Amino acid sequence: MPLFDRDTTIFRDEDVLREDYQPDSIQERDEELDAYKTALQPVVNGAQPRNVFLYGKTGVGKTVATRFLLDHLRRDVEEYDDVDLSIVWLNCNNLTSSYQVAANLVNELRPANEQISTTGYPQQKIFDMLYDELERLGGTVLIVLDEIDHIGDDDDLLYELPRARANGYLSAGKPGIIGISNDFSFRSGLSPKVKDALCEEEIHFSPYVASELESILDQRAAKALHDDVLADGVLPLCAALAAQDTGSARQALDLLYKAGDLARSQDVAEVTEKHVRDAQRALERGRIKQGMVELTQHGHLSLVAVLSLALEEETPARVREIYPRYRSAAEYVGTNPLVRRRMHDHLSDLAMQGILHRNTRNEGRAGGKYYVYDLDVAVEMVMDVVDDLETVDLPPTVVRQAEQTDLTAH
DNA sequence: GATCCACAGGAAATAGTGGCTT
DNA sequence: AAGCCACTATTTCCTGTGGATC
Repeated sequence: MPLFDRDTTIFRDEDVLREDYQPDSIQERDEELDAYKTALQPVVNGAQPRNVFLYGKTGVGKTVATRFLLDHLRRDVEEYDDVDLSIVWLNCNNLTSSYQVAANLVNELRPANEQISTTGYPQQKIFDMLYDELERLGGTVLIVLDEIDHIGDDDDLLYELPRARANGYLSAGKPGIIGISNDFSFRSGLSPKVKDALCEEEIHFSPYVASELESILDQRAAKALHDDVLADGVLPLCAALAAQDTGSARQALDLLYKAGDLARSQDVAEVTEKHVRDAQRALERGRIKQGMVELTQHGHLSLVAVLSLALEEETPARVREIYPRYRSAAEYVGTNPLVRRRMHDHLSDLAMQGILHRNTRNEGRAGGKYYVYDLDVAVEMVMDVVDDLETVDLPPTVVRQAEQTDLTAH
């Protein structure tokens, strides 16, 4: 009997539920697509493209719609000899300044052997390079800046680029910006001069409601899964859970995928509502675990400090109590401990990520105001993650304590 | 209602890294 | 080699805050 065996009971084609799958039609976004299409019309006419801004939370179809329309645009434009279209796609995730975005754009446009470093040049120099590249490319250049809100309020590039032609930096190149933002408040953070230039067309994508999610799931499930493997109510449940939480199609699809995956691993032929609920828990845990693994070393040490208090049932604990634990954890691994102020920032980060739970206490004149922290996830899970980390070792006292609690627990 | 505790969290200064320019 | 430039992480300093107590 083979160790691996092709399993075909649940999934017909699981790729259809994955993030990078591009559906052949977009559901439940007719109005947005219409507006978007209109905004892109000048490109077909060979005119200077308009700048477009898309707003909406993650997983509401901004990126999919953009990919979809640009694909068609690219194909349709081939019919006209006088339109020369290039598309540059840049995800601004973890780019925090105009400078970095510009530098990365240059790299996108340049061949692999002429890449530039993303620090070191004066800002204007980077912009000049960018203009050179755009000019060299010529024709219409659509620049898609995905997750543009990550650059915060540093909007120099967004100010410069739309004006490049007017200012005489470009003659052959006709750039157009398509900005995609997860955060509507990004708009209000922009300086007024940028707002005028950039936000010629704004398209809002609202979160999906349950019924919309359900029809999206329906369509995908038909392709991804075999017939009759879904119990009644599975799709509506996926839709409802996702609608309540984020209204994101991504989340709904992940839920369905994970639920199917669970059913498959249990060797059952039907996906039930229980699978969906289990999937929801599993995804949430996975998300938090991932967050924990990706912390910096001092983040890990701060977590260990709280962990050690939790094991002794000394939580919730205030910073005053956590900090000494943190110091000894740091000394144990041979790292210089940070000052209290800074460690507190790490604690705040942990709380933000849902790893720690934070409460305000106020004892008035007698004790003043302060925070108390507690683990917001199971101790075992933290142990599990921390055990595997290379940057951190658990001090022996913590290990001992863990063993003891384990014994009493069993 | 004024006081005052203990600290949260903003802001500015500093350290440190990597890379360009002359 | 010395002087820039941009960026990140940290330290240092300090003001503002909420509510029990006076």
